[in-house]
Amino acid sequence: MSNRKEFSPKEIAIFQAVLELFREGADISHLTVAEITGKAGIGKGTAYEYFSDKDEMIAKAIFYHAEQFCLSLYEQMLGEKSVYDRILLVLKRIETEIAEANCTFRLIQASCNKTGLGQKIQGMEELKSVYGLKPDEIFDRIIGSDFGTAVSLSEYEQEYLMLAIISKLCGYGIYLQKNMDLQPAKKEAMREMFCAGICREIEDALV
Amino acid sequence: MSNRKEFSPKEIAIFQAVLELFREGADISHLTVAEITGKAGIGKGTAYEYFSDKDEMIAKAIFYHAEQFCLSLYEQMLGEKSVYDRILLVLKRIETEIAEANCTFRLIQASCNKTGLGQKIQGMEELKSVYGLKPDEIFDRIIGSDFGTAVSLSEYEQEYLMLAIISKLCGYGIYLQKNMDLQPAKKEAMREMFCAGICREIEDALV
Amino acid sequence: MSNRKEFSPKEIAIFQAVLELFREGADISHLTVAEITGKAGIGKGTAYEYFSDKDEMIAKAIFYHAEQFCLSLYEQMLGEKSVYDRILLVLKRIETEIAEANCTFRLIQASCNKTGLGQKIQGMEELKSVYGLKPDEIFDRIIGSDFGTAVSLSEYEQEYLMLAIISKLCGYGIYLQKNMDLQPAKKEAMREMFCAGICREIEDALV
Amino acid sequence: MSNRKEFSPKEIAIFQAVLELFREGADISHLTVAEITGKAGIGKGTAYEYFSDKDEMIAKAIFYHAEQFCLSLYEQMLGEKSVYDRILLVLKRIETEIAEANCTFRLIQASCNKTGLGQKIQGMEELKSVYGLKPDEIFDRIIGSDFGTAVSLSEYEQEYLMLAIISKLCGYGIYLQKNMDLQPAKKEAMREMFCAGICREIEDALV
DNA sequence: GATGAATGAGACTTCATTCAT
DNA sequence: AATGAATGAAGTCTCATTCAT
Repeated sequence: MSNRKEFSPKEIAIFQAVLELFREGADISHLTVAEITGKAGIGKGTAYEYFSDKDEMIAKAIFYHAEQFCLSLYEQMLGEKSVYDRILLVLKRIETEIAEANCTFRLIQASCNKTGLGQKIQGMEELKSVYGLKPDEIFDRIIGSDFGTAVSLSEYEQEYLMLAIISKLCGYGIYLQKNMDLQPAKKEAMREMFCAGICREIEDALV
Repeated sequence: MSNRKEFSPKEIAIFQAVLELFREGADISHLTVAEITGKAGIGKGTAYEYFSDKDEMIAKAIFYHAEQFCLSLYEQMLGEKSVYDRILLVLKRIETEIAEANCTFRLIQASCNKTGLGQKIQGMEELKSVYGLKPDEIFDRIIGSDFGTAVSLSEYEQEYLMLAIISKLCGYGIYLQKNMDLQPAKKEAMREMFCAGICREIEDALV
Repeated sequence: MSNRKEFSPKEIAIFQAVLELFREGADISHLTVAEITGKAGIGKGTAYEYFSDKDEMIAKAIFYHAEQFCLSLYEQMLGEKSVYDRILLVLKRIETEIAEANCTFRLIQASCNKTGLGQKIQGMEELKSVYGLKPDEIFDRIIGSDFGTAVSLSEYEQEYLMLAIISKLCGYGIYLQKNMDLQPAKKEAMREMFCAGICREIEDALV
Repeated sequence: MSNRKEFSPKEIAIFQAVLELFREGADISHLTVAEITGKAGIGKGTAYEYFSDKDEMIAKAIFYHAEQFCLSLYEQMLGEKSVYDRILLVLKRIETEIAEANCTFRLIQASCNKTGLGQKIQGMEELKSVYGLKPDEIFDRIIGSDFGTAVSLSEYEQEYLMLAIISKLCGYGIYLQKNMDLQPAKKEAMREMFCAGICREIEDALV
C-alpha cells in the first residue's frame, strides 16, 4: 500500500465529477467530457493534461471509487466479528452503493464490453496493482481470511466458492437495481435471506 | 403461442445483422445504423420502414433472440428428466450462448440503464406478452414445474429461490465471459460445481 | 376558355389533397409526397405518372385552386353592380380564402423564391395561358371593365393603378393573416376602410 | 439604444454569410448549415457554439440585417425635410434592398409560416426590444412623427393608415422583385407614382 | 395503369480532441 | 499550467424518386 499512486487535486476533481454525474443518473456511455469538466470546475483542455482520453477519465474514476469503497468497507468490517455480520455489512453497503452512484455495477457492465472503455478497464491490470491491493485480494481478506487457509480447499473449490459468493452479492445488487422502491421490511427480509444463503454457501464448502 | 407475432424478412435480416455484429464483438451502445443495415444487406432507409429508430432495432433484435433461445431451450429440456440434468442443460446452453452473441447478458446490461435503449427495453412489456410467454414464465415452467406447487413456499421464499438460481446462472455466465479461453476440463468441472450448487439451492429451499 | 386543359381524376385528387393539407396548416416547404398521395388516396408511384416532380404537384395545385377561386369570384361578381360592392365582395372572399387554405398568399410567397418550386411556378407561363385566362386578365375583367376603356390612362398609370389596388388587397390579406382572431366588428370596420381606400385609388386615377 | 446587444465576430460572420447567400439567390428554406458555415469560413461545429440551431442562425441574421437597414435609414432620413422626400428615400432604399439581399421581404415571408423558422421569428419579441427600437417604432418615428400627435386619428384610422402605407411600400417591393430588369426611366416613374400615392394616403387621412 | 417497398443522398447536430493564447 | 474556442468526423434520420410486380 506504500506504492499507492497519489492523485493530483485535478484528477480527484474529475473522479468526483464522474461519480456525481453517476449519482445524478447519467448513463456511462453518454457522459461527455464537457459535462465532466464542467462539474469538476476545470477547463476541458486541462483534463487532457492528466488523462489521455475520455475513457481513461471514466475508467480511473470507477477504479478510484471502487478502491475507496473497498478500503472503507474493509475498515468498517474490522468492527464485525462473525462471518454472518460481515456479510450483512457487505449487503448493507451494497444497498447504499446501489442507491447512490452504483459504480460497482457500472464497472462490471463496462468491463464486459469490447468498447474503448471496456478495453481500457480490462487493460488496467497495472492500475489495480497500483492501488496496492487488487479488488479480489481485498475481498479475500475480508471474507476469506477466516477460512482461506484453515481448511484445505482445492483450487477449483476455492474459485467456485468465490464465484458463488460474488454471484449472490451481484444477484442481490441486481435485485435492488430492478426494485429501487422496495419497502424497508421486504428489503430487510431479502437481505437476511441472501446473507443466510451466502453463509450456507461457505458452510457447504467447508464440510 | 398461436398469436405469436410474425416478422417480415427485412425485420429478421435486421435481427440477424444485430446478432452477427454482437458475435463479432460489437458493443451495444456503439452499433451504428450503417453497420446494421450494411450487414443486413439492405438500405439504410429501409430499416426505418420497419423500426421507428435505432434503439427499437436493437431492442427487438435482443428480444427476438432471447425468445428463440428460450423456446428452443424449453423444447430441448423436455428430453431431460431430472432437475440436475435440466440445469446442466441450461448451463451448457449458456456456454454456447456466451460463446456466440451473448445476447442475454447484453439484455440484462441494457435493461439496467437509463439510456434510450434501456427505456425502450423496459417499455417492451407488451412485446413480452406478444411472445406468448414472458421470460420468467418460461423459466418457471422449466425449473419450477417440479416443485412450484408441491411444497408451500412463502412468496418471499419463492422470490428468493428464483433470484438465487438466476444469480448462479449469471455468475457462471460472467465467469465464462471473463475466461473465454477456458480449458474444457476446467469448464466441465466448474459447470458441475455450479449445477450442484443450484440443486443444493433448491433442496435447501424445500426442506 | 375552350382550350382549357382537362385534368384527370387522379390529378384533381392530388390538387385537392394539397389544398386540404394547406387547410390543415401544413407549410409549403414541408409537404411530403407521402402526405399528399396519402391524403389523395392514391399510390406514391401513381403521382409520378401524372407529375414529373413534387414541385409540379404543388405548383399545379396552387394554380388550379387560384383559377377556381378567380372563376367563382368572377361569377359571383356579376351579381354586384357598383365598384364599391364588387371590391367589398373581393375583400370578403379574401377573408374566407385566408381563413381556409390561404392559397393565393402561398402562391405569392412561393413565386418569389428561386427554389425549385419558385422556378416551377415562374416557368408556368404556359400553364397560365392553358387556363384560358391569365390571373391578371381575370382581375382586369372584374375590376377594370368599368373604366378600362372609358378614360384614357397612360400605360404607366394603368400599371400603377393595378399595383395600387393589388397592394391594398394584399395588405388586407397580410393584416388578416397576422390577426387570425380578429373581432368581427373590427374586421368589418377594417374591410370598409380598405374598400373605401381602393375606391379612392380608382377615383384619383380617373380624375 | 445603449443596451444594444453586441455580436461576436463569428456571429457576424454567420449573419453576413446568410446575407451573402440570399444575395446569390438562395431560398430561405433551402439554406444548409454547411453552406452557411462554408461561406462564413468557419467550421460547422463552430456555428453551434453561437446558435442553438439553424433556424436561429437565419432568424437572427435577418433581424440583424433589418436592424442595420432601419438604423441607417433613420439616420439618412434626418437629412430630408418634407414627408415626400422622406418617402422617396424609403422607396430608393427599398430598391437597393431588393436588388441586394431582399432580406425584409424574406422576413415577412418567413414570419407568415408555421415552420420552425417562422415560429422562431415570431418568438423573437425579446430580440426586437433588445434592439432598442421595435421595427414599427422606427417606422413610426420616421413617417409618423410629423402628424402622429398633430391630428387626432381614431385607433382604427391610425392602424389603417399604417397598413395602407406599408401595403404600398410592399407593393412597390413586390413589383421590383418581379421586374428585376426594369429600365431606370420606368423605375423612376413608378417610384414617383408610388411616392405620390403614399402622400395622398396621408393627406386623405388627415382631412 | 397502379403500386409501395426499397433506396441512398444529404440534412442537422453532437462531441472528443487540439492548440493558440 | 490552464484554458476553451474551434473543429470536422461521424451519427441518426428523412424523403423524393425509382422500379419490379
